[in-house]
Amino acid sequence: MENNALAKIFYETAELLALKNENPFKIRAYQKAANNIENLSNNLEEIYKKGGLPALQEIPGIGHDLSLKIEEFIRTGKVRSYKELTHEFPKEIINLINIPGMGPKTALLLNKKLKIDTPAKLEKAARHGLLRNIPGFGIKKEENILRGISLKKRSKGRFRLDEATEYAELIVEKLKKSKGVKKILPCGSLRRGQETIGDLDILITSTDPKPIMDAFTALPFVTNIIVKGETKSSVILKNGMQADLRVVNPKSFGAAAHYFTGCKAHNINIRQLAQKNGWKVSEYGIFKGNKQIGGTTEEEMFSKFGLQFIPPELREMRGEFEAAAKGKLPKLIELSDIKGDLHSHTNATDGSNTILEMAQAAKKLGYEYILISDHSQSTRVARGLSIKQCLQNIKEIHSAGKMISGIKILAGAEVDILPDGKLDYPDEVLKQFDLCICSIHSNFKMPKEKMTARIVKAFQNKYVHIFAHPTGRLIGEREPYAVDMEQVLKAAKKYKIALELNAHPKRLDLTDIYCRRAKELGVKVVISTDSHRTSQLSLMKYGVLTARRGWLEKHDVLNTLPISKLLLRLKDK
DNA sequence: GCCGTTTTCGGCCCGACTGTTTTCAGTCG
Repeated sequence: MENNALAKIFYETAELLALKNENPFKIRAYQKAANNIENLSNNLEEIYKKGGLPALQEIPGIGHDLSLKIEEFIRTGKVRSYKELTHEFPKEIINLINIPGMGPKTALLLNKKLKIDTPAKLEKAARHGLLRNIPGFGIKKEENILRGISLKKRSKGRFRLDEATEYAELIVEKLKKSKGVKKILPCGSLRRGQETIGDLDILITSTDPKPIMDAFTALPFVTNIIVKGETKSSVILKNGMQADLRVVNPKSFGAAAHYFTGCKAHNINIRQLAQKNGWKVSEYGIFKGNKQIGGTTEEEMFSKFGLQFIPPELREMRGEFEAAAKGKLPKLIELSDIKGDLHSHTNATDGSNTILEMAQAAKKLGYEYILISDHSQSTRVARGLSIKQCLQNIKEIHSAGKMISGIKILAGAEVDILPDGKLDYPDEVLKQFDLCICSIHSNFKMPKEKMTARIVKAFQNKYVHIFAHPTGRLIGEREPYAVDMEQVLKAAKKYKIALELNAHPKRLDLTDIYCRRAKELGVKVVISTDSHRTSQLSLMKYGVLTARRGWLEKHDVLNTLPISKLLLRLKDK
């Protein structure tokens, strides 16, 4: 049973309860529970098997009632109360709520008055001017709804971290020159390093917001202005992404940065802590009565509550408050800790650069080593190397090594795990590599048990050291293959295989949640870029962000080690 | 529906913006 399947049921329950005009706090309880379930690093079914209902109730936001629903879902695959709710409403009505500008109240009203229950019917009614006659509606609201529908149609949903980062940098570059801008900081899920970004949140401090708002909404790559107020504006960029700008007074910088970074549940928690102290927290600061007692710096947003500073990547309500209160937050890995890249391709297969060029680029980044790991023979699309070519390639890696100083070029390969779990080269070849990566490039559609067994079998080969992009997903393009990651992680521990966190922003595989589980189980991680050209070596930063989200520290990641220790660790079988 | 070193009942984050409201509801983050 997947945690996310149940999280989705709880999220939808919340939406349906909102349509019923239920107690808003009950609705929030469902949302909170769904959010916490999504963020769990282990499987609900395993938790239940081990500890039953009491174990489920130890999960924050899960009490008596919800634990019973989880139990029901584990046993039957269904939640009856949810099923019953869905029968009370037309099937597509949730799609109405998800149109920007529409909410449960509006959806329900339109359903009652005009029998609208699908986005298509809503669009038709709005085009025919039928909405403006309803009490509380007018021409503008009608136009807004039409705009929301077209926005929804054009929106590609979420954006990759690298694309969002590039736009954020562009906006910062353009706006930092505007008159009166003191500080400018991209916040939101981008700052938390989430793998995909819904919209950009940019924070600026200034005492004169108006001209900054004007400059923002007039940026050349802005296609629509959604709202434009005194201190807050929202626009659509030409790639379809929404960007929000907030301008606050410099004395509120810390509180605003904290607030706009989120996540939402994390913010609510800080505000509740404030209440307990008789204070109030908003994006403008920490207040005792009308007096601001903190929030000029972001550090104060934690120190005032007796907490360690919580880095943005940890602000996901995954136990960061408990750890910060005890002074037990991890000292997160940093980009500067990385001493080498352990996954790279050259023009021997599907890369663009030579061995030497890749090594020179890695040296420029200050690395001590780089592993050249071209594809093995079965990966024909990538022009994988035959045994003969592979042996030749090892020689060429060694001779390239003699032509450069200050960096060690390691000879390796990214060897396919064949459908039966055997490796794509015989042991006599494998043993000649300094380090060997294995990974899946074919037969993605195997049943879960077979795929898991395939991977675990490969781990038993003593010449294999690293398992690359462990779930095979491509963000927004390809789902992960069916695989029991808990078993894979445990096998990695048993056979001393390091799991790769592939830093390419379209992979980020391991995910943050699996990184954390790996750490809990004592499985070592390597962060590599899988570069196919020299410029991609700089994608390492996205891998490090994901590792930080997974609470990883320097000692959890093997390519923070100097070369001698690295080889000792990986070859210790 | 959850939660508790003030509480097992009575709370539950806080503010901006918009439209149509004559004092505020709905939506969003």
